[in-house]
Amino acid sequence: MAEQPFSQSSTVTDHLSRGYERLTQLLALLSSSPANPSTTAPAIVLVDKAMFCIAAALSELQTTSPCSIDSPTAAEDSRNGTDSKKRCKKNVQSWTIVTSVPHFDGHQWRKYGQKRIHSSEFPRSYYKCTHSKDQGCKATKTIQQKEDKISNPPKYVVSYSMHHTCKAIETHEIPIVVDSLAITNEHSTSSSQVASPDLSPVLPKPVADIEQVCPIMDYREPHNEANWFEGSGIMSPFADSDIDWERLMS
DNA sequence: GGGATTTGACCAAC
DNA sequence: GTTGGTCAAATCCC
Repeated sequence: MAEQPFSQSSTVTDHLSRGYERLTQLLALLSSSPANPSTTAPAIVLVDKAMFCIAAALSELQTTSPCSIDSPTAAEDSRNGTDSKKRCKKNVQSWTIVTSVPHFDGHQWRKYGQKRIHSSEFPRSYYKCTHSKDQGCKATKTIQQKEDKISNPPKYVVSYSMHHTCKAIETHEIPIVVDSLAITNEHSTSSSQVASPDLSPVLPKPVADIEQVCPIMDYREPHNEANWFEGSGIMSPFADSDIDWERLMS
């Protein structure tokens, strides 16, 4: 894909979106790296902060033209008594990215709905932060596969609303790797209750939060070693996907 | 049994 | 009236 100059806001958004996606992938690499945690953890924090900044920028750009980007989830404003089912989110932080790894963004999500969208071949899945109940985190996201059949791996439009306010639960349990297989692996139906072909949830277990800005998942020491790169020294949650890592790195 | 997902119904925005 | 977002009961899986 040829890089283009920033000629218009949509292009800026596109670049930011791709930057965000690549940061998620970098986060995956950092998180899965067996390198010294004392250096990896601060790097993860920095990446997460960078993602936060890009998300804020995307939010700023995209809120200038509300509903222009396939308006996603409704904000959860029920606490203050306002409408909780606004189709077009006004005054709500939201941003949209296009990615091939829609599930891996370092947070835990719980699926709460799925709908077929008019004039769209693929259903849209709705996710809330896992901590929406226990910590009142208002972050939500929707995932919908793009109708771009030539894309390999398939691309997904991921729309986020609200930043996370939750903190990862402190635990000493060994975290697990994100199962990104479902994203690109032929719409596997082997996992539990996969009705939607491609949007099966991916829920890493929480680990100790590294910083307060945003909780960060730690994916070191996966429970499924078969998914990890062998010989490269890098454990990747995308190992079974069709992601062209060399191209991504270019 | 508990937690996560599915799915139809309900409701608000358009 | 149509469409999209959320809820909640039913269901499934570990």
